[in-house]
Amino acid sequence: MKEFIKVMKALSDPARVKIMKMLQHKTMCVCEIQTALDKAQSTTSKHLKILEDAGLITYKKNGLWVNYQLADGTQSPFAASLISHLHHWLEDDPEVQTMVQTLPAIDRNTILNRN
Amino acid sequence: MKEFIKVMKALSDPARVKIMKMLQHKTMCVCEIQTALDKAQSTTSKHLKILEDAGLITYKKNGLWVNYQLADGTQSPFAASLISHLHHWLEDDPEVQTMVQTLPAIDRNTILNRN
DNA sequence: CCTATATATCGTTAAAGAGGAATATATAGC
DNA sequence: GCTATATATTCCTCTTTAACGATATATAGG
Repeated sequence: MKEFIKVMKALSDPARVKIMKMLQHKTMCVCEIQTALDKAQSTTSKHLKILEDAGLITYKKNGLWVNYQLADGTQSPFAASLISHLHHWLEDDPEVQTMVQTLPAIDRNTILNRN
Repeated sequence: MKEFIKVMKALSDPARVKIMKMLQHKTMCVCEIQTALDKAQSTTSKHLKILEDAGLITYKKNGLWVNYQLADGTQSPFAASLISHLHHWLEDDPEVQTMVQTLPAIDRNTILNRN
């Protein structure tokens, strides 16, 4: 039950759902995700931790950068199922579409002097 | 997005998930659900409203009794999918199993003098 | 119409959650 | 080792949520 609740809670916030939808398009570092969300760095980092604890995303460190990506779902059957559904869910959502359109322009190398 | 978040939030509380799992076994009135949950009547009623607003359950009035049952999912594709998955999800969960075992003994006619 | 009863709503309180600024941690390059 | 930088954590504030008791609503039966 606890594991199920954790996954549901993780997907109960619009910012976190947007993170799931953007990672569906590409692997992203924290600063890129932060830019796409338009939230503070600490807020972004906390959302990522909640998604990771739920088994919905994973990360790979590469020097100073931490690259986040969708999890494969092996950590939780609930996470696996929802990751899969999210691929087609909300594709027509205006908020998601607007955010997705900004993705091509978001690149860690062009995000400078923000912190 | 709002509709999706509403469904996820509705399923982010253990009491509400238990309600979904008990309604999978039988249609129940509020006093029966309250007994199975072991929560106050007002608390139970509010949980039911949240699930109903999310399109996860519906009710039919019959005199003083209000009988709740799982929704068919026509109100929301997200609700439909989750209702379907919940039929097999959490079947092995200890909390759910304990609760389900109490269901046969719970009957509106034997629940007396509680209010 | 009056009473009893099943459920819904209201008012309040305590805990959880989201947000940002500030600080800490970790790693790369010198 | 020192500095710079990407990310994580801490601290605090504000909003949301779950819980209950009390009250309101609605309906059945006399």
